[in-house]
This record gives sequence, structure tokens and C-alpha cells, in this order.
Amino acid sequence: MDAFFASVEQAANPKLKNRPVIVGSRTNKYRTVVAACSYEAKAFGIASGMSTKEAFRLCPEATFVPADCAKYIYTAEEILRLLQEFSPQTEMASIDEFYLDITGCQGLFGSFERIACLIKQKICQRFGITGSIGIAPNKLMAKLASKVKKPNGLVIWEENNLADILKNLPVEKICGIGPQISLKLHQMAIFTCGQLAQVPEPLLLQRFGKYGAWLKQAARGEDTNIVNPSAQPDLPPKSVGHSYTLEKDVSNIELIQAWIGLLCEMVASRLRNLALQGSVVQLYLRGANLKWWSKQKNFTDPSFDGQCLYNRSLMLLKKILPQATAIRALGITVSSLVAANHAYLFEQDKKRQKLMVAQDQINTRFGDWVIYPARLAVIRP
DNA sequence: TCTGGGGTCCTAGGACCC
DNA sequence: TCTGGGGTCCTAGGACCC
Repeated sequence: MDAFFASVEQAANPKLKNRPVIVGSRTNKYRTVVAACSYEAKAFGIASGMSTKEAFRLCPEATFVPADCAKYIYTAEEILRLLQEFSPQTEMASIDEFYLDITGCQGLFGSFERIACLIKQKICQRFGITGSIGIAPNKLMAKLASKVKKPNGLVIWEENNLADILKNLPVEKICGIGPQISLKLHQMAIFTCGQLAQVPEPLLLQRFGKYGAWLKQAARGEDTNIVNPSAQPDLPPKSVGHSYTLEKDVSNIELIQAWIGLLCEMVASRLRNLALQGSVVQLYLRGANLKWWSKQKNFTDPSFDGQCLYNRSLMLLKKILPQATAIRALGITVSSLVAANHAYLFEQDKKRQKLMVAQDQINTRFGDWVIYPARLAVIRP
């Protein structure tokens, strides 16, 4: 999808149409970055990942819209259903990316090009937004092709043209080659996929480990991944976390603890909602100097109780705190997730379980965090 | 004047076991 | 007193994605 979050907001609110729109994180308007921006905003030089401060410097008249993830997830799932009418082999790869295996679908809908046009037309009619489509022999190349002509593009690559297309393509255009890998490749005087494809595999294996074999394949436009309809985002997650950048750097230990407590409650309530619990707790802190510290520990006994996660986090905090002074941001992630177990032996655990259920019910009914543990009151006045 | 928040996967080194 | 070879688990950290 093109500028997905911003496009959805523009489609939902006519006042935003044809205007520069910046979608940013809901929690904090000032210390945040651009999650998505409309093409009208891109014309000012605004891009995803840029700090909102910089974005407003480039375009003071841009409209800021806090991200409304529920709206985007709903739209994405509706788009998925629409795409499934064209091929059952449809995979939702992220909130705004989909893969369709349309092998053999020509009999039903016509040529590949016609299928793509139909899809674009239906999405536009139904949601008032546009997407860009790439058609190629595999997922890696289709994704690349889809980015060539944004927005509202359609690019078709044939197998026998791939070598020509890749010959002068910068390596960093390939999905999976990020800033660090491309820097290393540049240092080896490798700048294009054509050059990368010529490098002897043993050299790549030596420099990049098993990743080297993948690099060589990718540079040749090869990709063995198949469109996997079961790889839907509703598979249970492997970790659940929350992080938060504070309005101002904080040195007061009680405030830091309270923020950790709130994040633990947020993570715990999501775990309960997913019917999961986790034994590994990771605490990470970011200092005023932007340096990160993190500690994790496996507590073996999994939990979805905010109080328990909080106590565990404080043990980790003790190990980090001597190195950190003023804190800019903090985060909690729980992993090693297993299905939640509600069979409690002891009366106190049964009571605690009832308390958590009540807390979740109240917060679901009356809004997030109308009720929370009293120790968080210092940051939730 | 400072770059958020949600994830996944991989590697390396150390502790520990047989 | 010194020692190999196989393995698992834990923790830290890096790299990537949207």
C-alpha cells in the first residue's frame, strides 16, 4: 500500500485530502518520528523515520494525526479478504504488504497485468486508497518491483530480464540488506547486485557467515520462499513488549520504577489477552546520551501478572542502574511465551487471578487504564 | 538539535552436563 | 593433576523489517 497509515487517515477524513499529513506515534507528539506521511508531505522532503521536529521544520502547516492502529489493522484485514478472492495463496506479510501467488489464475481473471489492474481498481473503490504492485517470479523480486513505481505503480518483471534489471541495482535496494551489510559490501567495493552476484561464495561465507549464501542468491534474483497463506499475523507472537520515550529525561528512581511498573502492566494485560505467559523478562533503558542498556533473565516460571513482571524487572534494574543516570526511554519485553495456565493450586493465586480478570474487564469496559495498581499513581495523577 | 515503537532471527561466549 | 568431545541452556548484542 502507498503511504498506508496516511492514506487511510485521508480516506477517513476528507479535510485531510490533498494536504500534507504526518502520522506519528500516539503516545508522544514531540519526541517521536514519522510513522507515515502523505505524498503531499513527501513533497516537502518529509520521510518515514524522520523526527517529527524535523518534519514540522520542513512543513509547519502539516497536519499531525496520532496513529490509530486499530483502524489500520481493520483496513489491512479487509484488504486481505479482498485479495483472497483473487487467489487463496495470499499472504499478509505486514500491515501494508501482501503476496499473492497468481500462478494459474489467468484462466479466471485474464493476464497477470489485468489481475493487477482489477486488484488496484477494487481496492480504490472499496477503500479510497492506492497500492503499488510488482509481479515477478518470486517474492523477493516482486517486492522489489512493487517499489519501483510508487505510488499507484504496476511493474512486471519476466524471469529472463532479471539479470539485466539487477545488473546496476544498488545492493541496499534488496530487502534484507540494511545499512550495516551494505556498508560492509561497499568496503569490499561491491555496490551493485551485478557485482555482488560475481563474488565467489566462499568469500561471502567467510565475511557474512551463513548469511553470505543468501546474499549471493538474492543478488541473482533468486528466492526460494513460497507464498505462505498460513504465515498470517495471527500466529502467536514470540515476544510481547512495550517501550516508552519520556517527555523529559528522568533521574528520579521512584519515577523510573513507576514507569517500569506501567509498562509491565501493559505487557501483562496484552499477554492475558493473548492467553500467553512468558518466563524471560528483558528490561532496557536508554540514557539521555541515547546509549542503550539491557538485561534479560529467564525466571523459568512463566507469568502474565504485572506485579510479578514488575518485581522481576526491578531485579534487572538493579544491575543496570549503576551505569545509567538520566533516563530518556525505557522498555519491557517478555519472551519464551507459552499458553497461559489457569489451574492454580493455592488460594492466594486464585485470588490474584480474579483480581487481574476484574482489572482487565474494567479497563476493557471503561477505557485503558482507568484502573491500575496504586504504586503507579505518581505518574498517573 | 538530537533519531519511536512493534517485532524477528542470528551469533558468540560462558556455564554446565555427561 | 590434567584431560576430549558431545551437547544444552542462558545472556548479550547485532542486524534487519515495517
